[in-house]
Amino acid sequence: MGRAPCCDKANVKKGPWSPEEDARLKAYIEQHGTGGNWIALPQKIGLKRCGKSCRLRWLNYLRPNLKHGAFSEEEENIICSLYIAIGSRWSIIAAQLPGRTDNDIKNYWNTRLKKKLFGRQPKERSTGRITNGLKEEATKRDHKESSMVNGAGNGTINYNQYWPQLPDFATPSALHEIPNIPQHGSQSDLLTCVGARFSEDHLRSVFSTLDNFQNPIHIPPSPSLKFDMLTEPLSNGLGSFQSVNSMGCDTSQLSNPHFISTTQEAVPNAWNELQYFANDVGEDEAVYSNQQSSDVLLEVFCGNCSSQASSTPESSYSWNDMSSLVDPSTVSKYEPCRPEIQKDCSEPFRELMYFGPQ
DNA sequence: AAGATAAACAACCGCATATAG
DNA sequence: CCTATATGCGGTTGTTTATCT
Repeated sequence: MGRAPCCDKANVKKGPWSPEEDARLKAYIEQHGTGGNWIALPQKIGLKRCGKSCRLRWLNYLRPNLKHGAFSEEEENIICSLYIAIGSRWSIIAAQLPGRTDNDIKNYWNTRLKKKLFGRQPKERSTGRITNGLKEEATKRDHKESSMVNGAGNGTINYNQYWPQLPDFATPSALHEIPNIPQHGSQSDLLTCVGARFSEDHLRSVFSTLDNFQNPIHIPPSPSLKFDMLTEPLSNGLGSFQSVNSMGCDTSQLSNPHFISTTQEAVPNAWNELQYFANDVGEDEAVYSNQQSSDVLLEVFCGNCSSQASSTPESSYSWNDMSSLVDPSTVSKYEPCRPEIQKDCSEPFRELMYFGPQ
């Protein structure tokens, strides 16, 4: 016997909401609230809608103070940063963007940000490994998209425009020189350790937001994502980065309610992302025009081993750099990272880096 | 101008979790 | 503690709009 349906499907209207339905729902909730029972609400106001549908309509469209329209660059940065850190946990990400809904952010990510972030070209329109005749067309297309997004195009392709710029001196010591960013056990370390690398401006914008979180950033581990989902080489290669504190506190305080566990989510997420692209475009054509995306993947997957492949080796953390930030008892389960495994896990991604813009 | 295709957005569905009885 | 039910979440699908050929 299956689960009882939440409503009588036969007598429930589906599809787009009419202005009348919107008005009725809005007026009722503004006057009476939801009454704590969405299932009963549509009957109370005479709407032939499922309670879940009413709830969704209210949350995503009707409730006050919702922002509609284009996302700002700062919002994009926050979404990217948090997605890298915690994966597709849209409700958590949305909680940090006032006026935005999880559905909004999810759609925005899936339709735009993901493509921008990974610099991916659709297979049938461009292979990404741009050659000769295709190059001009791709240039035109990218120029156009760039213009649409930024409002002005300068005729050149900036493949990294959607990814926060690398700092000129992306070393741990340089990061620590950035004013107003918490130092030891800091958020910059957090984001760096999960593979994010950011410009100083970007770090400031993200951290100012993080520091002003409306809610304490308590992100419980996702039960569906565990290290054992990964292949052994990956899990071993990543074991160094386990858990860090998000608020710049002493990470030994593991009972701190602000504790954040990121890497478990970040790694499978990025891994799935890569698999998705590889499957979609064909492995031999899996091309990242954005080298920093490859860097991020390398760093996410392989931690310090990426330094062997990165063009900016000093930007990667070694385990020693990070050791003060993690829970020793957890980390001990994954150390040491075997050198041969580091090499194995880095190879496929290192290759990807060679196919950037020609 | 019309059809084809892609992009963007809205809504639905099913599962997981929370909670009341 | 157990069960039933409501709620929340994330993935997916459907529809509309924009762009291209």
